[in-house]
Amino acid sequence: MSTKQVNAVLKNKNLRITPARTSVLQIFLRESSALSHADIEKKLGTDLDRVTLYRTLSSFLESGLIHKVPDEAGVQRFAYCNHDHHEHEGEHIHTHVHFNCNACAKTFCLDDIHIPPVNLPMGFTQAESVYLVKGICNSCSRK
Amino acid sequence: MSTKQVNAVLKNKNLRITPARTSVLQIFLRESSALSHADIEKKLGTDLDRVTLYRTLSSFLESGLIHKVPDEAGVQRFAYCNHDHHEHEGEHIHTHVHFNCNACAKTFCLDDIHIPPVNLPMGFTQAESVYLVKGICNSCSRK
DNA sequence: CTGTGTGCAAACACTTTGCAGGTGT
DNA sequence: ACACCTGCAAAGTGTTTGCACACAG
Repeated sequence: MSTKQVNAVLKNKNLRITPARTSVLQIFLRESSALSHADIEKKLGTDLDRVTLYRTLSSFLESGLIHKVPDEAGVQRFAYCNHDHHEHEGEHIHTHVHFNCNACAKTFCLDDIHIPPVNLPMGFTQAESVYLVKGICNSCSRK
Repeated sequence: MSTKQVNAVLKNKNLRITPARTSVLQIFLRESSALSHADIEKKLGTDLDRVTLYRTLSSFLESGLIHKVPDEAGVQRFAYCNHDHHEHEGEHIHTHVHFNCNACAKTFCLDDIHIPPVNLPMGFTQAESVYLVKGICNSCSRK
């Protein structure tokens, strides 16, 4: 995707266009799997300050450009938001299943697969839910 | 549960009986919700060294006495293992849904609610899965 | 011009490691 | 007696904050 198109996405979310944001967003758009802070740092090289990356990710999160991806270990991962979620009182509700590969350790959004509902016990009310599948991804199972 | 009964549980898992382990396990048995490292520290008072608690939790995890509970934020939480899981090549497979309350922030194991299966895309193989529901728990919805 | 983003330094929080001494079996 | 657990100190890792300057709108 061209820089112009990337910047249009930023503008659309009322985010100021800066070199840092342009390059970070470009990485998200290029990548199909969810990225950790460290992943992004690696892809950026040393151009960008650690701290700036933290702040860039925060602003992307706030504006709904990216979303947190669940991870069994404590690692924070993020992925670009395809529009398969709806807004609810300003909160993002993500309804798709995530997949974490035990072989390549990548995490993917299975955008087309919706989380099947469950019946909760009496008195429990559901607001949102996270469904993470671990296993072997299509790319790794071919090897 | 009496100290004797707690120690019997430890012995059953081939863990040495020490004051640290007895008191940590007792906390897990008393508590219905999943506990973070910090939660346990609070309940213990200052009796126990931070590091010892880390190591105690590791040994409990290894022996299958407790299991990791998923959490959207990066906080590690643990809960005592009720026997609703089966072993698979030495790995614990947990099949129940977890619930995280947005009001009291506690996380519970819904031991009776099994994770509904999903159909994965071609080439993806499922090993295990995590299903976390966020919302309001029965105790908080009564208030 | 004004408000926001960036880089640097430092603070902070969480977790792991090494080692000497104490404890369970 | 021996292996393993514990506490302390210190190092390692990940994240946040404060401040001066630079830049986008």
